[in-house]
Amino acid sequence: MISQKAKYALRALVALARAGESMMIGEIAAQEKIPRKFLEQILLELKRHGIVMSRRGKLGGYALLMPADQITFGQVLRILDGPLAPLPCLSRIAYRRCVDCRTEEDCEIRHVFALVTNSARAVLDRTTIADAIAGRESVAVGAVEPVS
Amino acid sequence: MISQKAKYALRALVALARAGESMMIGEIAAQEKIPRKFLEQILLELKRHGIVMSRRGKLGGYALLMPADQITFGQVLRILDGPLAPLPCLSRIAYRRCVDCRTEEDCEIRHVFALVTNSARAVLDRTTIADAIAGRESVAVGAVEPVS
DNA sequence: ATAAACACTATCAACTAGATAGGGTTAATG
DNA sequence: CATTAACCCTATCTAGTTGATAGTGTTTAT
Repeated sequence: MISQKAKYALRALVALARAGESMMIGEIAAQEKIPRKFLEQILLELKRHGIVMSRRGKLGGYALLMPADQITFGQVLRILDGPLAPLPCLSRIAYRRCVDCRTEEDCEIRHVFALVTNSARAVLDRTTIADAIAGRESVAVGAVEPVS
Repeated sequence: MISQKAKYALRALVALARAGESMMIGEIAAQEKIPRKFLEQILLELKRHGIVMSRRGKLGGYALLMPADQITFGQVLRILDGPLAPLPCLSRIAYRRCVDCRTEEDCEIRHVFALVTNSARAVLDRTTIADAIAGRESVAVGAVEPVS
C-alpha cells in the first residue's frame, strides 16, 4: 500500500504542474482536499529534495523546481515512502541483508520478488508527472531481466 | 514491503514442498529460523485457507494440502498481507473507492499504479512454490494491459 | 507595523507488526 | 489409562508507524 502522504504528494505535484505557476499551500489543499497542515510538511519535504521551490511571505507559494517531465513517480515515492523494493535485500537505496537467509543468491523468495521489483521500477522510474497528466503512462514494460 | 509473516509463510511452504512429507512445526521453525509460536499462527492460517493440512497428537505435523505447483505467491501474500494492490481502489479482493478522488476514471495516480499492480499480479499469480524451488520463476511478464 | 504566507518541531491517537504466553484438545504409546 | 508430545486457539504486549493537529517562528508585500 502506498501511503496517504505519497498520494497527497503526487496529487499536489500534478496540481502544480497543471497550474503552470506558483500556488499557495491553501489553494492546493482546498483544490485537492488535502489537510492543510499535513500538506505543509509534505511540500517541505519535497522542497528539501529539490522537487519544488517556495517563496515566503505575503504572496508566497510553491512552484515546481524540476520540470514536470523530469519528476518521476519513483522519485516521489522514495522520498515519502522509502524504498520501492518489497524486501530490504532488494532495495538499492536502503539495502539490508536478510539476517535469517542463508545465501542471498539462492533465496527462492528473493528471486521471485526481484522480478516484481524490477517491473515496478520499470514503470515508476519512467513515468513522470507530465506523463500522468497527459495520460501517456509508460505502457511498455518490456523484457524484465531475470535476476541471475 | 512484504511482511515478515508472509516471508515466513513462503519459507515454510518451500520447506514443506522440499521435504515432500509431513513436518512438525518445531522442525520447520528450527530449520528456517522462524519463531516457533509465531509459525504456529501462520500455519494455522494457511490451514484455514486450505493450503496445508495438519495431524494432531504425538507424531503430528503439517503437510501441503495443495500440490506445490498450484500454490502461488499471490495466494499466500493475499492470505497473510491482504491485497496486492497498492491502492484500495485497485484491489480486487478489498476494493474501496478513494473518497477524495473526483472520478476514478481519470485519476492520474490510479492509472499509473494500475500498471504496477498488473505487472506485479502477472508475476505473483503465476509463480508457484514449485517454480520457486525449481528456479523457474515466470520471467515472461508479457504485455501489460493499458488500463483504458 | 501588520497581515499573510511559508518553516519548523513537537505531540497525539489509532493502528499494525511481530512476537510471546498459556491454557485447551488430540492421539500414540507403554 | 496415564503420560507425553504434538497441534489449536485466544489474549496480550511492546515498539513503531501513520495520519494528522498544534503552536510558534520567520519572511515579505503593503
